[in-house]
Amino acid sequence: MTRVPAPRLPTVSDVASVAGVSRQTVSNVLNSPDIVRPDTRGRVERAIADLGYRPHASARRLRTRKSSTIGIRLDPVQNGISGAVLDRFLHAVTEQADARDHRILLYTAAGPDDEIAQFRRLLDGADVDGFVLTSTFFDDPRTEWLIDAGADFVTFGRPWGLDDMGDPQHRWVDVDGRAGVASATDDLLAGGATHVAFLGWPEGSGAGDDRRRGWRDALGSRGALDPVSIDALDLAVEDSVPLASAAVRAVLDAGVAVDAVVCASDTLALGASVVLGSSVPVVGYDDTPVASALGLSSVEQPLVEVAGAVLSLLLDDSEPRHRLLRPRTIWR
Amino acid sequence: MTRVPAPRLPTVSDVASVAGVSRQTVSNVLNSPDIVRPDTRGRVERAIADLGYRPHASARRLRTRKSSTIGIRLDPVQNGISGAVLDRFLHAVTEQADARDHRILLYTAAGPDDEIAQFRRLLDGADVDGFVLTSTFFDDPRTEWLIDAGADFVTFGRPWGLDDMGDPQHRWVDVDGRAGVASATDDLLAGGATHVAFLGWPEGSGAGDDRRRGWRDALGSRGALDPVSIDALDLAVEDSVPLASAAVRAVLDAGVAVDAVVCASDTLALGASVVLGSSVPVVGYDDTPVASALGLSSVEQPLVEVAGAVLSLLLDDSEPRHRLLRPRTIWR
DNA sequence: GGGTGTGATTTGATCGATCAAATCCGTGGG
DNA sequence: CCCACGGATTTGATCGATCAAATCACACCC
Repeated sequence: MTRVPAPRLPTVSDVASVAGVSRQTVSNVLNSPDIVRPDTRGRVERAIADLGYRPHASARRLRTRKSSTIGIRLDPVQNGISGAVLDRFLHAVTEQADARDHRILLYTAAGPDDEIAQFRRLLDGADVDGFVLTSTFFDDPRTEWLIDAGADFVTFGRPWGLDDMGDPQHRWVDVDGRAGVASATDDLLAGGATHVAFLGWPEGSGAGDDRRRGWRDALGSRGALDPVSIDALDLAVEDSVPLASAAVRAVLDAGVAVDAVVCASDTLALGASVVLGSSVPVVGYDDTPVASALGLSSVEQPLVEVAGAVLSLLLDDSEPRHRLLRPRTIWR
Repeated sequence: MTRVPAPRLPTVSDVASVAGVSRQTVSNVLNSPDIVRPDTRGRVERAIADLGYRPHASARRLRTRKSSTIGIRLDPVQNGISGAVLDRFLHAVTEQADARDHRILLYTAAGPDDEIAQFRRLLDGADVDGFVLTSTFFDDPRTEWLIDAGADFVTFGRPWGLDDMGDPQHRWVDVDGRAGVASATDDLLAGGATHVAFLGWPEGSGAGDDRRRGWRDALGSRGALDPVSIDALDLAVEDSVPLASAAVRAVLDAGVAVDAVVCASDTLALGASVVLGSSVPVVGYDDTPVASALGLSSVEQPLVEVAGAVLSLLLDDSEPRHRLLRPRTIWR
């Protein structure tokens, strides 16, 4: 096998001369086919196919000032087990971006400031023309910077700061964790459980508080427990298996009856199930491979739909500017 | 806050006129600083800083015919738990690529043929100038295609086909699973265990067979078992928690003594540990978050080093063209 | 002084595409 | 018969950078 000296790839001009038209007509066939007369279009398309022509991405980007590329930050793997969620989301986004003729560019960042520096780099270099942000948090400086810079972006995750929720500048997609946890709790109550505990994170995280609220909603409307008993079933620890185990063990040791446990994450669910065994139902959150491997039920985020919604908001700038999707519980 | 009409970003010419030099000198300061006289360079650098100039990536790529971008396929999440490994690898690659002024572009593919179509798309469009391949397998058609196309690539994973191993056209980095498993087994033997079982995958996967070989090496050289007893301790199932549990249970039921189990993956290790509890040491492979969460020991691949080696082979085209790194066991 | 060489800098052309404006051409109206 | 009109197509300029070749500046030597 000999290495050939890379014959120059065909360009619009090559296609044009083969088809007997001008460069611009070829360009039109590619970008606005409807303004080209059908028979001309046919000839050009045949020439494109014959030559195996492909537009040169960089040349197009230089001229149009668009990169057809979306930046996404690749988070460092967390201590927990739920890292896989971002992974699945990323996969779904990449696949759907592909279908829309867009590319996904990765970057990493040590913190918000570092990430903003990356925004600048990628935007100034015309590497990307928009961002998908994940893991939003209270008063996120990143979104503010992007809005000021006039950059396109969509977040997966609501802005948890107070008044940003309705801001049309800030497009977002999120999953209704509250409704998801409420529905899972409802199902458990309907199945005969009365003492359904919640194992979540300490107050202060938007998503975590939201999920806890869902559990309280369900217990409040369907349950038959007084406020004091409810508070006794409300557990909060950092996202770690041993801490979760310890918290559950402590409650049992205190003599509190527990029929079932709903958790804010699969990590916590794993910790709970280690203590409780298979006699007490445990419901996790995120439906990670671990949950399915161990046969734990879990609330699944519709990541493929989320990805679709994110791209649609980013690229089609459709209305409405926000989308809240419902998760569903996978019972095992 | 008012949206300003995006003032044109500064270009080399802007910098040039501010610094009182020509375009090309600015370009030289950026690309070959050593050929510019120090005082001139100083003036240009100051002008660059003052204007906040950043080279326009697409323009540069168009001219140089290099994209400074590397393509990596994002695998669909597998059934197992080990998906996180690729995730960590990806993170390490992205970070180090950044340090080398390169970007990582993602793509997905349904199978090898589809992936080859993606190669063509990305190369023809000058979107990427090289690939990092993961999950290589026997007689992988992808590497062959890339070599024929004269494209740059490095695989994370040896080519398991016979004669490709030494092919200088095919650069690869891999982790010596055989040595890793052998060393873990050795340590267990040194700790007093004699009946160390291996729980791996059915024969036919390059990496899996390699790991099994490591276990046999160790038992053969340090162990004191006859071939028949060794075979009885050699288990093979697909990568699934329940299958792993079943296999271990079957061996125990058959009355075979087991002091410890070394596994080809954390998924299998999890399955084994569910059956064996904490009395029998179980060693997994990949040191996933699950292993650390559950306190299982595991063989850890040095992914950061792998990423560094991959990029060094791809970008520096250094010698040698292959790199085999040793994993280490994390004991818990 | 003129010639020569070397290092630093400038000039003109080019990468491959699209934009904006000009041209072409067939139709229909006055 | 001429002209205006609108759709289809072509032409010239441009995006922002780098390459290749030309020019400049200056020292050195015979």
